[in-house]
Amino acid sequence: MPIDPTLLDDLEWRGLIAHSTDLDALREALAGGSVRFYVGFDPTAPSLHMGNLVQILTAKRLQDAGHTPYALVGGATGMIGDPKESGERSLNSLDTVKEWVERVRRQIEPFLSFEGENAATMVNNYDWTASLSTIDFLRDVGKHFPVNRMLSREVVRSRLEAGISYTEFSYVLLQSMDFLNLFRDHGVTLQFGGSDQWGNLTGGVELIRRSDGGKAHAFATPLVTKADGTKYGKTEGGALWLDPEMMSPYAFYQFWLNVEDEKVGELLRIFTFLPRAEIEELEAQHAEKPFLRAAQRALAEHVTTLVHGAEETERIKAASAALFGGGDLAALSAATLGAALREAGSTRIDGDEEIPPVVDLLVATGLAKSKGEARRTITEGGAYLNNVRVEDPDAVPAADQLLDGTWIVLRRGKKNFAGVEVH
RNA sequence: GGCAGGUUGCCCGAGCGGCCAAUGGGAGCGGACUGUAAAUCCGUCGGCUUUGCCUACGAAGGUUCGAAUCCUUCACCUGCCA
Repeated sequence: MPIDPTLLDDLEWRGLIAHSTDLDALREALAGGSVRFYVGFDPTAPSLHMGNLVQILTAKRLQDAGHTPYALVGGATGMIGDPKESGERSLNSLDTVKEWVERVRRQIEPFLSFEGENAATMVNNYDWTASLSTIDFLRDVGKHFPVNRMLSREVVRSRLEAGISYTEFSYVLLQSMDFLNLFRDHGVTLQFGGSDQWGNLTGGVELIRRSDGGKAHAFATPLVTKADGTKYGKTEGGALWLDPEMMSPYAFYQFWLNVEDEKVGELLRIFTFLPRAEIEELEAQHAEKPFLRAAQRALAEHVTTLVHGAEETERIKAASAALFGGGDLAALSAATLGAALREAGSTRIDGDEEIPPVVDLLVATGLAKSKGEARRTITEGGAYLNNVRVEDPDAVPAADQLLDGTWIVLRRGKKNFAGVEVH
């Protein structure tokens, strides 16, 4: 596989390098042949999310340019948990971590190629950490970590007041040891990760230098935030999961479609493989006619295709067009309507019974968390049945309101749709 | 181990015997305006069989006609001293 010499320039243009060790040295190394690199994923949840996707796609970019990936799942580091500013993590059980390791592994695999000269390798740091003795750990690894330096790290400093356990404080040693092991056993000389990992990345580079006198590189990708600096998905309804069980592909697509104008260019560069010229063209179009949201549409389509596949994306686009088309829902064919609602999320109810009140349907479809909330939504004028506002909190759908004799389209607010299928 | 302070709804944070499902801010949700955007404004924001009832202010007891508010014990957190 030939090496793509433009890789680093492309990464820089995409804004994917927020921090790095000596960039010129890295450029030289990348030009010199297939560089073995690694990126780690800790199993802190049953699914990876948008932040991890940046790493996965960056790994793919490197592999596509001829370099050799080692994707690491943190069976060991996931048992410990890296320190975060908000406070101490609660430890997960070994069984939980093992299960999540498997799930994370399966999520990463489709993005990388495990064939050819620069085939990817999956590794688990549990393999070389579990059997390590405390004495060896303290002598061989701990000796290279000055506590005064560790204390000066931003995350650690921020925790000194509220408190930080020795467990989390030690995390950086484990991750650094991973890099050293991969360096020794596999010739891995590059690690990258999120910018919040910068301390852990440089920890590994230093350990390799101090312990083996070796030369290794690291860079950090930027933290993707909203225009106001807050994290995506942090506040509204949880993280943006890649697992379709945890976040429906439809909701995933809708998220990207609704991205703020200010961010769409940045996100296109980070999350799509569209070439530079195409992205710049989209940005120009968007600047001129933002209301068409061509850039958001491209973004949503590309990212959803990457994560959930082209077929699913087509179904979602059709569903979105049907639901947001603004046309008469009754004019849609039964097949189109049913398909759209199944994408958006639908609930079946038994048609032998009477149709339940709208309030109950809002709860049953998940549009409202409780009957109180459902009732409130109606009072506030935010509930719609077949795109007609529901005025009465006690409203009950009539039999003749079933579209094609089967479907009820419920909407909460401007863009939350759900179907009810009456059987 | 000693002393002091703290633990309130998703988060921060008031309340310090009845008028408290609990001020205020943030987040969320709905409406208006738009472009399924941002900003702004308005409303809303524990649950239910909803003019009332139930559950809630770290946990368990107690005082009282009545407690988030007072007392006791326990748990946890923070600071100072050992």
